Amino acid sequence: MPELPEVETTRRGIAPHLVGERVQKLVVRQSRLRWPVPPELAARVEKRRILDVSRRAKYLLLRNPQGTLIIHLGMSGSLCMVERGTAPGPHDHIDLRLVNGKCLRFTDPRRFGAWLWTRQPATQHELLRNLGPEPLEDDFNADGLFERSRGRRVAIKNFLMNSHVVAGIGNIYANEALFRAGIHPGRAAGRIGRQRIGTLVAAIKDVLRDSIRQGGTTLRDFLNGEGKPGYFQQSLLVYARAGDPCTACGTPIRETRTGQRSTFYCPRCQR
DNA sequence: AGAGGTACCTGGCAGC
DNA sequence: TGCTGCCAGGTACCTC
Repeated sequence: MPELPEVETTRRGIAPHLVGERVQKLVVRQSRLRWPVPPELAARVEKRRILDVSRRAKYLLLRNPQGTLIIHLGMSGSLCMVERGTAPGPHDHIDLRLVNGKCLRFTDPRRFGAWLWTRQPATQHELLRNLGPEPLEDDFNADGLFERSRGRRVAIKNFLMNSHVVAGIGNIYANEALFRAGIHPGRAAGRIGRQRIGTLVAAIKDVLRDSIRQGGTTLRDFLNGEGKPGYFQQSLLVYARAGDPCTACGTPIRETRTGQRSTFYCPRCQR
């Protein structure tokens, strides 16, 4: 489900309800997620105050004085604030109950998500340690991506979706950024010139910022921390638009698939 | 080392 | 109506 804009939207939705609040109880109804929820997690978070809610790549980080709760939404996960006592549905796997009566509820039908614990700083955790730069930060730039891509024969779209190259870009925004930059998704990463890499970096930053501004993309089931959908899906220019006319030239948008992922592009505008 | 495929899991939907 | 097969926003891990 969620890529960086959806995770950031979630963070902004839940943070005001969590920061400074004390956890009363962690209720785990289903511990079999991507990795088993650590049995000691409850003892690590209960009775402690949440100091801040941050994000690295698609990981949400809830820090307390002892360490950090790392949450990943996987493909179908979402977080929502509910009132205590709200009856859980079949996929509401975890509740983080606060002393103030509110409750952070984790829903994840496919169970690809994760709830993990680490002693701070979280960036040292093995899942986060080797991630590429944050795409909206200054250390993600044309020079860096140009250097990193030299000699790489992998398709630029797959290259962008590699979290060790740049963090947080999934299938939707890889497609959208490449369209905005006029680059064919199958082009070898190492065969794109410096100038076009610069255009691509700017397109990535633009599309992510635009999406965050609209609360992310809701295709099927993404809801923000308040249970509301995003609106960026109406701004998608190629994703899920196979056969529809290109917004720039009218050529039908083409769909191909590599591995299990769909790729959408305009055969005329993207070279 | 790099590239490509597989696995994890469930729900929704098209097609028969 | 009901079954089957395929599709989905992620990513670690496996093999070649």
